[in-house]
Amino acid sequence: MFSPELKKGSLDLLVLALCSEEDLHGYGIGKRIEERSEGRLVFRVSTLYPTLKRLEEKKLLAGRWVERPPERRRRYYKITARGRRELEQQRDLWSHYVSTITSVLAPRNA
Amino acid sequence: MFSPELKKGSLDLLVLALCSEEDLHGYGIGKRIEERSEGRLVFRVSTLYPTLKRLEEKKLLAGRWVERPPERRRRYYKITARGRRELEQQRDLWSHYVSTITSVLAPRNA
DNA sequence: CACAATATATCGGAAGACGTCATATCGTTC
DNA sequence: GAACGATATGACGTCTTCCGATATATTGTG
Repeated sequence: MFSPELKKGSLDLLVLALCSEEDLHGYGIGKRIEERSEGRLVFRVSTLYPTLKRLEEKKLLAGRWVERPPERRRRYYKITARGRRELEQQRDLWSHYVSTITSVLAPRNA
Repeated sequence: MFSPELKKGSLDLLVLALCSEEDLHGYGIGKRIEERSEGRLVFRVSTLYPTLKRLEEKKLLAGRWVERPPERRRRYYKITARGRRELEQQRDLWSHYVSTITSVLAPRNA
């Protein structure tokens, strides 16, 4: 629905926001985004998993394996204190960005 | 101010919108964006010029050289009919995208 | 005469999204 | 029981776009 380019830079924010509500695993995060956007926004697993890895490396998320045989193991992610700070920053940045683009498109004149 | 990733995918929309108001040259477009965003949004010339070339190749913009000796020549860009259609599409896409991200961040619940 | 601003342009690098492939389990359909 | 879709994780290579660096050229200021 939306171009890959437009989507760039928004996934970190979305993942952090979802993981701040509850612990989630990769596949579940993808489904959550799809559900809440009513199918308009979809990120492929080939995008999601590297992103989760990156956020964990940056200590914004903490992952843990959950084994529930004979099911396939899942890796659940929890937001860290640092992740919460980053989330608030990125929320601000996002709304700031949106209002900036808006003001270039339709300048409040004079 | 904003990360390169967040900015990706928005420049086409901005350029088309500005060129739909008046004919502009590359350097001027950069300055316009900077002015209207009050310095918060800046695209480098190494981003702008390839973008203009691309939009012209896609026939969304029509460029023409304006020589005013002894000044450096300028290439002015005018939006095409096709460009206007694309602009309206991208405006819709943008507002749609913003509301989609918003709804994932803060779902209208139940 | 150095420097900032105006003006156009190319090159290579970085980062993120994606398609494809691989692996594995479970439930449904044929 | 074979085929398929959903659930679940992961690697690899490609594409696009933004950016820093570099180059060229003119005008005005200090």
